[in-house]
Amino acid sequence: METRELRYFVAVAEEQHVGRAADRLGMAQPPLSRAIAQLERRLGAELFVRTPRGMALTTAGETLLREGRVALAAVEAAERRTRRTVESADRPSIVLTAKAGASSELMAKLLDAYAAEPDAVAVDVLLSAPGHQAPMLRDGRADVAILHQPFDDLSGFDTEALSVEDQVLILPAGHPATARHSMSVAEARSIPDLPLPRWPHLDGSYPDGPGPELRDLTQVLQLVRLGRTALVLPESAQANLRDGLAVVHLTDAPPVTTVIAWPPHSTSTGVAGLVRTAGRL
Amino acid sequence: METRELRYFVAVAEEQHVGRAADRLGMAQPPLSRAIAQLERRLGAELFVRTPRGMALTTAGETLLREGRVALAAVEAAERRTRRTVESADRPSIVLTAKAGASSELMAKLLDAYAAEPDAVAVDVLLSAPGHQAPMLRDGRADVAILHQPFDDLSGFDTEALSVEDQVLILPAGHPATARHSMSVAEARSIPDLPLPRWPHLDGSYPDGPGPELRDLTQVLQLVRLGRTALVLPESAQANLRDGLAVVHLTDAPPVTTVIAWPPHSTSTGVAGLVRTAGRL
DNA sequence: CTGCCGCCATACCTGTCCGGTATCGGCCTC
DNA sequence: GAGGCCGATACCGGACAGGTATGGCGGCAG
Repeated sequence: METRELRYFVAVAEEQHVGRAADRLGMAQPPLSRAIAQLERRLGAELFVRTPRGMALTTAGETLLREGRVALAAVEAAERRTRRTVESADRPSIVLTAKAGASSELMAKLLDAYAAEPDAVAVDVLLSAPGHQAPMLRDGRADVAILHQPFDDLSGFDTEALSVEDQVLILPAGHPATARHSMSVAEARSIPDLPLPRWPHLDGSYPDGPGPELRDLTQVLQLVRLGRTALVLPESAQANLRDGLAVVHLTDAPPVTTVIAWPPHSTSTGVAGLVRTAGRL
Repeated sequence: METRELRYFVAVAEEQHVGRAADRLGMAQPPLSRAIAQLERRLGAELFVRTPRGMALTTAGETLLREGRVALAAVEAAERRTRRTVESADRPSIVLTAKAGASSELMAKLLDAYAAEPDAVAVDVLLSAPGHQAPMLRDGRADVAILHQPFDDLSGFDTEALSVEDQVLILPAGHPATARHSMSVAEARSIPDLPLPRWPHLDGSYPDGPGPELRDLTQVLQLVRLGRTALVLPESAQANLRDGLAVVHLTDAPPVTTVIAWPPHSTSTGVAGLVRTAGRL
């Protein structure tokens, strides 16, 4: 199986529509149809059922989508890491990716401590939306990542835990619910006039629901102050809060573990040094 | 990058010789030369230095070999698992791989216990040479594996430990060293008339050294009885020993952890059931 | 020092197959 | 029942993979 075929398949599987997938791939529809049919013949597997509305994945197709995505990421990682080996041959550097906005305190401490190491190399920090860090590590855009259990998928990485913290509910100051010292997540969800915001999926789309679409944390905090929404955050985020907000402890929210993660078999001394430094914090 | 290019590159990197690699790939030498040159151009990286003896990997080449192997295994896994999804659609089954010869007691217990489960599926057992289990899990030839720390590379798998045991030295009965109750690995290595056997690499070749080449465990045990070699084994292997052998405890050999491992994101209920059963043993 | 050998690169040709346009056939909708 | 949407088929041209023949270059033996 060639990566080209795999890319075609993933596009069709994601769009559930040959025409749109062809569009996305920058090619015409017929060759894509043919490529999919040929892939099915070669694999001896029906990957899609053709419906009047488009293409729906079969069980075999779901398997190929799941496994194919990690395979494609691995190929991309091989390519990118090879390129970077050349680019950074003279000036070694590593790419660290982390969630934009959060854990800035931890990051600052880590970067400072690492920069003081004798064999430190340059660290390029790549901040991005929540949930994008693990994919970046998987496809080679990053060399190390700060990830968060249980939100990120850590499978396939070597990791080292850095901290564990509980989550709290952020409310508008003066809201009746602030009278409570603690509550359950179910209770927090069902406060009638404060729907929790919706986080974007990896593709940028949002789930259905009443809450506001969360794009920028400070803007959402402003919405909280205005009494339009509430927010569940790790405790450490409290440090950055300004006036107009109240905090209620959550009894049954899962604790958040912050970890540093890197691809196995990494030979980078920079990555090793950064991990060692992180472990000493 | 296409998987074809990657396969070509890996062949050349392993053979360090374009002609032999072309041979292995069943093609002529010139197109392979050209494909490698083209790959280097597209990656913007010198992958090999051309020597009068053949091709030697550069640093970038080593990166691509390491990462490319796991990428190729992932692509193969995607293909194989998709095929198996179809084949075993009517009669679900899973492939369990384990080291031939060892842990037979554990395996028997596990398979018996699992077969007694209400939702058990058929288990095809795939016995193979030591060290081959992890690759089989990586490229989709197996769905679950019994692996051994620290010998197998567990990276990228989900695992659950089943047992931990120390290693012991197996000697010919009556050998002077049997007077000792325990010794270090270094001492065991330096018993003058008993060189330890050599284990094969993954490709079937053997490291240099004085000891006999280990192919079949029972044959090597015969060699031990004849006073020609000694052997380091996990304790549990003692159960299968016959007469003519003596056991000395090793003080500093690393303990061997037997684990059950499976690929992350596995959706197989059979794998889940087997893992659950193993955890209860 | 020279000729030969081993190894990779280049030149050139051929066939395959990828991708494009045009069009068909089925199904749902209005 | 007509039109629209969607995937499949037919057919064509060009790019490129792979084959054979040969060149270039360094090492080594005589």
